[in-house]
Amino acid sequence: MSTTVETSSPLLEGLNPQQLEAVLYRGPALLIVAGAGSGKTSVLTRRIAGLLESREAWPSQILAITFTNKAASEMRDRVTRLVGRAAEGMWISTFHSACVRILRREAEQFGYSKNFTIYDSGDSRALIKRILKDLEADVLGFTVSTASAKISKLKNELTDVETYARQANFQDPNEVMFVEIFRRYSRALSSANAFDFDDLIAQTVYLFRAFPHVAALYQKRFRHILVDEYQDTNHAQYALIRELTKEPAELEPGLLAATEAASLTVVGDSDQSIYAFRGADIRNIVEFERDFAGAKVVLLEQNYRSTQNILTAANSVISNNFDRKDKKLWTADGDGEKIVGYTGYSGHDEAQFVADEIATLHEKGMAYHDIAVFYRTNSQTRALEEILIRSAVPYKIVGGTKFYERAEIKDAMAYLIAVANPADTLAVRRILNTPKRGIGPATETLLATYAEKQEITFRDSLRHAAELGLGPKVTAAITALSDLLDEATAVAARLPTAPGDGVPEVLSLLIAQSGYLDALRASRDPQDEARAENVEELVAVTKEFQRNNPEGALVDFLTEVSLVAAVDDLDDSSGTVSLMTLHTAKGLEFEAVFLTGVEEDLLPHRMSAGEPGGPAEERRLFYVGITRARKRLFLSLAMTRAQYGDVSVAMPSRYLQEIPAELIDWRQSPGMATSRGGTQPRALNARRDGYGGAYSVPNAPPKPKTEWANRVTNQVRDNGDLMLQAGDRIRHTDFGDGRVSGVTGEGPKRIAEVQFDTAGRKRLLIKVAPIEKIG
DNA sequence: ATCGCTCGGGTTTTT
DNA sequence: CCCGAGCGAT
Repeated sequence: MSTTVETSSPLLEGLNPQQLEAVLYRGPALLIVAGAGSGKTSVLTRRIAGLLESREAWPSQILAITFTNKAASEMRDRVTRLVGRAAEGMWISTFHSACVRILRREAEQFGYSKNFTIYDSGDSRALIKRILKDLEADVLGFTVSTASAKISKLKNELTDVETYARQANFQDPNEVMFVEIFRRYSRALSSANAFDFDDLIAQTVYLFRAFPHVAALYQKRFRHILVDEYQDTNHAQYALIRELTKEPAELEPGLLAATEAASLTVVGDSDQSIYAFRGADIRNIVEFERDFAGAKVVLLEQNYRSTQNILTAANSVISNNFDRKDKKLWTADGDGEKIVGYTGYSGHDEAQFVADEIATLHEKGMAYHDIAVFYRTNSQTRALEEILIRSAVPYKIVGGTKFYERAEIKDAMAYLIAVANPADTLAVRRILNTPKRGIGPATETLLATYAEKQEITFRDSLRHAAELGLGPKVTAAITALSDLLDEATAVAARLPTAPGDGVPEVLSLLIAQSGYLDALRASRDPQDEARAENVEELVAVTKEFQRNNPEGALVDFLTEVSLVAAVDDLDDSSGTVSLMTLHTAKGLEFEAVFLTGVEEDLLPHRMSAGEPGGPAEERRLFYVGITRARKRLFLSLAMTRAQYGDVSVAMPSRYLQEIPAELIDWRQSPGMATSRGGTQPRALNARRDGYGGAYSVPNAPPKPKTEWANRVTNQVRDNGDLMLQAGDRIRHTDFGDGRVSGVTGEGPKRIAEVQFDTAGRKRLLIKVAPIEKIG
């Protein structure tokens, strides 16, 4: 064994002994327990590159599964950098994308057609909503969210309706109703030639189990399967991996010797398991060694990302979870700076702290894209956004209300789906009266009933509008829509080869001829202008798609859109701060991280308190957040938090006490902020002088809104084109008086740098800052 | 059929 | 606070 030869390979350069072992080990099963920041992507990509370089595997024999499309393309890029074009032909994708690829190929085997639609959770909910209404299930206490959660959970456990019905307790009216809901939902999906997210995995497993010769195809093809983020796999995903790593059945006796099972490499860290709510089963990783006999386990503990202070904080937090294998991250790179803590009086005050610190970091040379702000719930973005806008900090929300969830985009997509998959009744119904064509619910029901009686699809019932005895206007409207869909179908049928007939052309035809775009443009609702722009943006997206996939057909575009994850549109080269939930942050890293809202009922979230394992999972979420930071970590919270219109008192998170006190430099600690008359926060200095505040007035009537007299308010104004120049004195609602030291930027983006008398130096977006010029 | 109003309910994380 | 459902007016 010549280790010298091996270690001299550029593929193995700079690896520590454990990493080296993880790259070089060969065998049926390998578990890499990779702590946060331990270089697992590097190990994974070099392992793949090694297999290719040594000719142990062809690219087409490798299947690598990642959690997001972004991670997939990153991995592909990195492998390409190591081995060049040999990287082409590998399957590197998410579970969902890989399954869609398989299902489209094999759909005809089991009663679907390859142009099936993928329903996102919004679509599923809409369908379930309709079913609940038809069944009047609300009287039994069913809601869309309870029903869809239960169905999703069952699918993730590979339990289909019939299996479930077999063991259901039919004495219980609730159970009877649920079976009916589940049954109707499943039927609606299959008659619409559609799969929901959970189906994509589950149906692939069913397919493999029902058709061994299909399974054998993939079992033989994939010789090396690698799965990232294994701690977040659910049962269905686990089952899929099991199917793929079985020995292929011998189907043609005597022709070929049986191929042995594919080799499996999984990478994960049970301390970063944060998707139990979605069915992720931590046992998949914990019991890996038992599941795959003879599995090798490699532990990566050395961290190459964060400072020791950050790692020590992370270690001590996570050590409070019992039932875990002890694992301690360490770095050889030194302690680094202390963690900075801040307690605001309100969410806005906290946001102001974030904005100020970002401005300071940026001044010292840190790029905006190296900074991220995390939060537990999406609703926390409101205050952050308001303050960041006012402070002229460029930011981008990663995820949140996504582009593809907007109503106008769903409308436009429904037009495309109606063309690609006419069986998809939900899509056809959605566009039936969008834009308004005078086709109301009565007409819709008539069409649906007709379709049922004639045993044709809803789409085809539109062709028979004339036979329904409707008014001439309505009949003409239905026929026009039907003809338009036919025309678009004809264009789409010429895809992908015909030049000038691409997805953009199909979409443009639909939104123009249907009058959808014109209706938005003609509307007097000012928001419709933005909606029209969004639809045009979608056309731009299709153009981009066609440029990248000249052969791409309509279904390919629809698939791509269905499977984008929140994090996928994170642009590393953008000059903006990234805002995202803690869940979205998994797998990412930043120079500086702001972890906001570290409060009881938020982190841990109050909804998790009841769930078994809830608080432990929330702790892992906190741990994930901490370990995203390379150099600087900021933890912040607020004493009061606005929710649903009113304000409630917030308490510091229990997790804060789990960090050794000496690691945190509290700019304002929870203790300081609660002791009245204690150290005053910067944002509060401005107008405190000679003014005791609400507390010092005996028997004062309760004035909750003014309890913190100088709290940062959430008011935003429009100053129009207020002219300011260096030297001007201004007054700010929150920060008091100050002097303008400079103005930069153009038009609505003009920014004033202001030296406040008491609140320090700040950058303000002139257009929206609550300021006025004073003598 | 459509518009605009009021009322009430729900509030975690997401491929 | 934000939404969708339901209802009455046009």
